[in-house]
Amino acid sequence: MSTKPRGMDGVNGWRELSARTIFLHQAIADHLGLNITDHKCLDIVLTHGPMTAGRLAEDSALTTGAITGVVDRLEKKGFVRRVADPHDRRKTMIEAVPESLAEIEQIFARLAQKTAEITARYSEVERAAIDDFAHRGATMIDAFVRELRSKSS
Amino acid sequence: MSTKPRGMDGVNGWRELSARTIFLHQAIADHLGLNITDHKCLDIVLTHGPMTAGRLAEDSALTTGAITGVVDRLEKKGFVRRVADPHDRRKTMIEAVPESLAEIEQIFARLAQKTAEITARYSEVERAAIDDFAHRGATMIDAFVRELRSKSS
DNA sequence: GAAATATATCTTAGATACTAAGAATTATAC
DNA sequence: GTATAATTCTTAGTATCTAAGATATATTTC
Repeated sequence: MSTKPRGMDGVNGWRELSARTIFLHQAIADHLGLNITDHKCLDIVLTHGPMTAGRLAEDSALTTGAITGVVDRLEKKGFVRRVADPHDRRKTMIEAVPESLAEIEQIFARLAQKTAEITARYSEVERAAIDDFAHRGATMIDAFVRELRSKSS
Repeated sequence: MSTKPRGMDGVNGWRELSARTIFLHQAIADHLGLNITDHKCLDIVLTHGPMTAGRLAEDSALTTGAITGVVDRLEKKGFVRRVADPHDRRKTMIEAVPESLAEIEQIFARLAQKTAEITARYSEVERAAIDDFAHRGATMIDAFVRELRSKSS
């Protein structure tokens, strides 16, 4: 007997949603003309705000050498820029270029709108539960990822 | 002024959760000794059940040439096997090797358990809303991804 | 049923992006 | 001021992707 399709076991819809999320990020990256790594790094910079190249390397789990390439490409396309840190000239701060973000913002705005259309179906209490679940889920995954990494061979 | 951190705009927790999901998949892949592409493809095979190499190429948005490499590596590591389709000998069915999946199943079981711990906090009605949101969200993302791809340059 | 066309996967060549190690620059400690 | 540390970049080697075409099998047409 071959493996049964999963997806409906355990906690039902979440696994399905999480699989689609992967494809969504891929599709957004394609649409912006970025590879998946560069898009992930841009997303980290957008979420975190200006940060050093080294911090970006840590957060993305890439080497600093790889980050040099990532930032080169993102800078060439105008999404981020390098800014020298005046207090420590070894450091390079990476920051998003606001003028370049219109297309990304538009994508996320449309996503937010479509999500809002879905949540409009629910009561106040239900919406709060969904939001709470997302927060707790994010925290749980954070811990889980750290656990996985610590046990890594 | 630089770009504000996002994450709390629109529909609050979901964007946060979705960002962590990306890291989770990366961490699981690392833990299994797979690259992210191979892990994604394995996940597709597990979710979908046995499928042809060509179908896997479509679903993963890779070329058939890339899939040859993916399946070679997954097969070498014992996660999947190629089985000739008796009805059409051009086709190669890719199927998971059940005996190899203990570690993956364990990871997902632990994730499911931790998710269950979270959902235990909620009422029946709230749980239903969370589940419903996940399903509708998955469907919405599906449509969104197709829309993005169709508008691609 | 033979030839032409279509389909499915694999192979190859070239491009891209990663890691690991170390170089170059700047900061900190003694 | 010299030694050590920290930060980013560079380089060499490797892995994996795409695009194009080769190979094998199936289907259609005559």
